[in-house]
Amino acid sequence: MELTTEEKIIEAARKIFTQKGFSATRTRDIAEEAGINLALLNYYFRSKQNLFQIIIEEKFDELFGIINPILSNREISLEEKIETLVTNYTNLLLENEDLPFFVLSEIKSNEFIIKRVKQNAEILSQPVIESQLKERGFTTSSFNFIMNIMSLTLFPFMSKPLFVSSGLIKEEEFARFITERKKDIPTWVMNTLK
Amino acid sequence: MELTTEEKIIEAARKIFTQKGFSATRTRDIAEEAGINLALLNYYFRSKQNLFQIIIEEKFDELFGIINPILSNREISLEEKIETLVTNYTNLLLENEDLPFFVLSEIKSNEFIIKRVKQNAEILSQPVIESQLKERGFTTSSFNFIMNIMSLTLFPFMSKPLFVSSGLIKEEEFARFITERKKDIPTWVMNTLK
DNA sequence: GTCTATACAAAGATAGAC
DNA sequence: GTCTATCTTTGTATAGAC
Repeated sequence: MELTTEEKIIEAARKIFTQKGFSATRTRDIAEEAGINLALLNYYFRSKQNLFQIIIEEKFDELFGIINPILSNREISLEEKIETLVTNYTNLLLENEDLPFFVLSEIKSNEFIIKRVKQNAEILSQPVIESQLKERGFTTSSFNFIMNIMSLTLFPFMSKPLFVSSGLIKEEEFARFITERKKDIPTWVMNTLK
Repeated sequence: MELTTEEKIIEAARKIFTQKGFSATRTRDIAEEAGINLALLNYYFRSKQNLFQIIIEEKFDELFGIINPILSNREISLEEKIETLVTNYTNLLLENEDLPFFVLSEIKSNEFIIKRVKQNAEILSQPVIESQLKERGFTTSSFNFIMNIMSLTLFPFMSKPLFVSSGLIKEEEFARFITERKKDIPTWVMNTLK
């Protein structure tokens, strides 16, 4: 399977940007990783910023695109929602460990992404969750509900470098550790409801 | 109260580095923020990297210095440990919202910090916690225990920019939201034990 | 100790040949 | 479309006057 030059550049950009973030990434490194001349990068994308926007949009969708279709579906029970979200996220992040850190860090500084979050407002107020919680007699807010799922599921990936370098867990054990948590988190989240 | 030039530079560096991280920070901005000439920065600290090390060490200690004294103290019960950690962290982070993001992001790339984590190994294996869990008949690992406390306490601060720009929560409500969680998290964490 | 001026280096962007 | 060479800008470091 042959990649076009354009695809090779995007591929390389995806890899380096997600590892290092926008500022720490050098276009020269992307060119080298892609095996092309630096000038070509500019020929295809005009600027570092343009290339970056393609990647950050893509990654943003990867990370948050799975939330709303699940949460807003009235056919899915609370339990199933947690279960599905945790499973989907865990599987996704095991293949893309840098994803949450990358997206969350760029949201702080990327004007375009902030605008996009606002416009879509997909994650915005969750009336379905809110009513499902109410029906079950829970007074917990939907925001707390979402926050707890994401905290327990995403944070271990964001703190992995810390815990690996501290020796608390070994690189080889990490996937197994996460897989165990995947089974437990749904119960834990249900227990936060009151 | 008059600050010396050196203190003014550190003060400015602390502010800008923690907001933007190492790569995105320009020494010219630090100089401007400090109200001093760019050359003085180099006079006092020789390089951007040297200045940064001072800040990252300081912030690393701020974020992780409070863990071990609490966890390794056998006189403190599990319940008190969770309670104290959550309270201390919440209070600290309400005053330093960028702290966890800053420290965790630099751990990924900062050779010096990685070495320091290894050497101290303060967060490393927690025999005290391990035995306290065992005594109570819990089979949960100390790593899971620590991970859950930190997830539920730190993640909301790391994801704040996302949720604020999405409109799910307003800037003014955030502190209140966090303060509410502070009361709930200890119970939630106890419920993760089995 | 502090500043001005400037050198030096790195990184992004472009012109022009092929 | 692709490359080489080069320009421009910006960030880092230093020399030397006061």
